[in-house]
Amino acid sequence: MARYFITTAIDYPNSRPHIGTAFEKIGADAQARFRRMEGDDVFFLMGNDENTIKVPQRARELGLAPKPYVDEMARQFQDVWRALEISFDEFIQTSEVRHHVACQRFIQAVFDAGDIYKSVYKGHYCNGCETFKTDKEVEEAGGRCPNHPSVPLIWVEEDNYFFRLSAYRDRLLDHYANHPEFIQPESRRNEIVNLVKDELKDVAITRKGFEWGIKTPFDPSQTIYVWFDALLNYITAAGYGSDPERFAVTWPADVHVIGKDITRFHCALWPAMLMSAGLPLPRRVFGHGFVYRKNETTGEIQKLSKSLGNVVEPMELIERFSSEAFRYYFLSQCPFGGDGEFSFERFAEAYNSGLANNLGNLYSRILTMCLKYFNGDLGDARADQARAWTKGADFPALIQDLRARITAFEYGFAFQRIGRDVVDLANLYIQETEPFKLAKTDLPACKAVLINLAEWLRTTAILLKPFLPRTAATFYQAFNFEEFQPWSSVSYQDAATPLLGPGLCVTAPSTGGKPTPLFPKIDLGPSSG
RNA sequence: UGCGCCGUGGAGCAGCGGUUAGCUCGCCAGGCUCAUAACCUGGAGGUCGUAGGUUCGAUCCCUACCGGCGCAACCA
Repeated sequence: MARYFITTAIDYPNSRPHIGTAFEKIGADAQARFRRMEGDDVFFLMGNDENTIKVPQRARELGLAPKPYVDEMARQFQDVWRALEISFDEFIQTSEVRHHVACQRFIQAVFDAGDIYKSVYKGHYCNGCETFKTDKEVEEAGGRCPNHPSVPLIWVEEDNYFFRLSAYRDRLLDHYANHPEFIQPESRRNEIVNLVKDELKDVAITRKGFEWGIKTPFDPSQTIYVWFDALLNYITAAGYGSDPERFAVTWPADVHVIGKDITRFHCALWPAMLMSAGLPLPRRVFGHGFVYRKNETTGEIQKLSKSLGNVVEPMELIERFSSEAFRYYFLSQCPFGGDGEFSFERFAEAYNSGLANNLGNLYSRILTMCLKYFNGDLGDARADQARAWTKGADFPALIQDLRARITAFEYGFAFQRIGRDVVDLANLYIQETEPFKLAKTDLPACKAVLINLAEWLRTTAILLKPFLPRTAATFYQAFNFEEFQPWSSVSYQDAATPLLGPGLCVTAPSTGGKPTPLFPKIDLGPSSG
């Protein structure tokens, strides 16, 4: 069984996750679920990035010690991810001992390799932000901090350790050239190649005077700076420095799923760090796009931000609608590699059309007919007669295409194909065969059509499984398909050929003889949202 | 300023050198009644940002311009 190691970026715990953060996790989750269906032994890692300056600060405000604070935040984050049915296998916190130990071992290895040297970090420091400002930022703000114009900037010169990133320029460029798939999507790749070509500088990787964080082993007066530490979560969670055997079979990662803003750290700094430490590089880095908020009244597209007050929290949508609706919207409507936009209006539109009118309605109409005309008992179904609904479409080709789309994180296209070449086909098939008329004139013919539609439910369940796990399971459980093949073992390939058997019958939950509606329509009303 | 992206019927997107420019939503007309006023069929609606250029031929390539946007070292 092939090992498949997939990661998401670790998040800062100082603010609660919003729909943009969730977008990344859902995209990674679909991939993880798909790989499991393909038979891989998947290790899906997520986590929180806790060694930041703001952590002790925020903890103090709440009257907590840093560790209990980050633990509580990690719990809250995981609650959200579980509510979204993100199937992560492990959740690392960078405040964990194993991470600290492994980080120190790693930085020592890089130090021993001669890639770390001491120098002076100079820059404008803002007491308001508690961070350094770049020359450009300061210049544009007229010599002040853009966020705190009234607070004077301080010029700080501090002894820090630097990583010889610039020394890896050629090796990085070689790697990009030899592994075109390393950075995805393509547009991101070009960005990074250009960036590395003309402005790769050494980076400061330690800071002085912080208590919270990981101490630098060769100089305990310094702590390891955020990025160096954060990136290492991918290997420390895989067993680096704590479980060599596990590490050997787990690393390298097959794909790091990250936001487009941090592509450079993952595609330049990170591989250089690994090269220095003599470790293999991840196979792929996928930089997804961002979710923007469309202002319902002005039509403006805005970045999600606390100051604009347009942040939407996943829990709000999950509670108001469902996790499936949430997943459906972001996976089908927002191109994962590019930017997407969110508005309640669009959300409702997509939901009503894709879920209520098509998937949900189809589920209802099929099951209703089965219950109404045959009491849910379709008898002995022959697989070789159950594919008329495809109307001669090339299913193996469709499945090949879907696999390629999913592998490339092109979920929107995958949904389009499923919608057009699978869902629409079933509606059309019903329209053309008119089983509701056959029920009055030719029961065996009617049954044959319904067997086809049952098989459609089975096929669709499989195809939807990576995206909408709950809906897919509901579809599969609408009939006794589990008797022919357990749900946990279905693969995309299984959707290519019908699999039915004797005693086919409806097992779906029903209320008053009618199937329970899956997706009640959303009515936002005249001015809600 | 540097690097990059985008501008296609009312909205959101595909197409990226070659038959009547596709899809989803919305709108209009018809059909069907198994279904969540859903589903099926048909229709209206686009000089593919502007101006040049390359080509037998450009939405797709090149140049300029206009307009919107992203990144520029810790902002998902």
